[in-house]
Amino acid sequence: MPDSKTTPTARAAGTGTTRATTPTARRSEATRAAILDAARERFATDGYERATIRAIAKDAGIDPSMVMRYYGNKEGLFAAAVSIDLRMSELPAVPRDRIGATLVAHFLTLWEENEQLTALLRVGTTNAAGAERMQDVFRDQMLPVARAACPDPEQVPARAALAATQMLGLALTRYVLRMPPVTALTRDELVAWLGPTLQRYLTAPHSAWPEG
Amino acid sequence: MPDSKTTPTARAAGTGTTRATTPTARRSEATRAAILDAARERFATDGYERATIRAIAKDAGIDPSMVMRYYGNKEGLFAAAVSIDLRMSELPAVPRDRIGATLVAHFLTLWEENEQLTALLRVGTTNAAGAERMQDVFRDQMLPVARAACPDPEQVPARAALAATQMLGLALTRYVLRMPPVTALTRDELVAWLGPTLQRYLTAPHSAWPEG
DNA sequence: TGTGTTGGCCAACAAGCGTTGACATCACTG
DNA sequence: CAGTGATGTCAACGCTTGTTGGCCAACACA
Repeated sequence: MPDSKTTPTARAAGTGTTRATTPTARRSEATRAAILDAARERFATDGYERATIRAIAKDAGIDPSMVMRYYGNKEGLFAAAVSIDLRMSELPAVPRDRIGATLVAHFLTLWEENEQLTALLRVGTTNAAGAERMQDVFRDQMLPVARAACPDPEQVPARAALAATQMLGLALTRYVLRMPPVTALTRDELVAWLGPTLQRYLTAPHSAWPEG
Repeated sequence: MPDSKTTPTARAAGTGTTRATTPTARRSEATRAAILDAARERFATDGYERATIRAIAKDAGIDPSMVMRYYGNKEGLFAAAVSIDLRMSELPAVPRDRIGATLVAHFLTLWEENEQLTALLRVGTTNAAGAERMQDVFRDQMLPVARAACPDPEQVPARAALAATQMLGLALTRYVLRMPPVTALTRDELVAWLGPTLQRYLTAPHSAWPEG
């Protein structure tokens, strides 16, 4: 968004992919993006209630009313700011007995470079819509991975759920609560410890399973 | 607090341990307890920001100003309402190779019969004081257990931290987010699956350990 | 140059929040 | 019976919130 004030229309006019209702190119895309950036950061650090529209607007350097004009209301802003993509397709093809460690490493990278995940986790604990969104992500992006790794299709939801308890627990203690003994663990240590756990949850047989 | 209305003064006068500034016994204990009960429930279901003093007072059937008189302010109310006791001393004496399953079972019982744990977890994700309190509980009540189970004292914090990621992840997905595939798991299934995980985190050697 | 559209700011609204102090009421003591 | 202190209600304060509508400047196009 900086330096774009020199030729705002030209830049927007160059990207003619999305034809808007008006023939004139949009100058507001920079502002919209600035709002989303600020919203993501505020939601990630403060949660839904304490992330005020006024604070987000101040971070973005514009008036609070602009947020309303572009995103309708606070819920619309959150919906627009947080769209989770676990990028499961980018997982390297590994033998089935290494899927656990691969997943842990993948999620660690994901959480560290995308604050939207922290935002959704923080909001999900106090906001009903946020909790539902987390379940959507789980259903649409986590279940398929478990389906590919787990032998028995009937066990897929339970095994994916077990994996979710471990991964979300890591995210909670490390990136939300920031518990010192958890943040002190290195990436390699976490992969080495949690990898076998996910591996077992997803692929190992288990004697206590209801249908044997 | 129930049935105490018959002889309120006599009951309070009997417990002369804390000498109040006034010689008259306290009739207000029932109200104080009602406030704490309502506060615990609201904090557990709504989190810190959305649990308003007005709503808590209405649940308790009294005026909001009473909350202020008895607990000073909202932070004081939360501090008084949420005092976590993991009751680790009630853990049955089991051989060291069964500490994992025992801990999982213990925590499941704890979370299901005490909503203060849910309250603290919800508040901890959006409130700095709540997050600090969680770390206090971890340090004062979780570390000793790990110290008793883990061979090398130097590894205790890291191993306790690993156990915390799994247990808090279970609490988050099951009691806060209430993800259907996690709530669908039975108590026995969870003990059977998560028990070995905690067992390994607390007691098993590991090749990837820094000082091997 | 004139005109309509877009981007942006300003001021204000109603509602809800935590919090406060004045006033009533009751129980008990002297 | 008068008095005192605890218990509780009522009304309001100051503040912040999400949200709205009006106004102005800049631009695109004729």
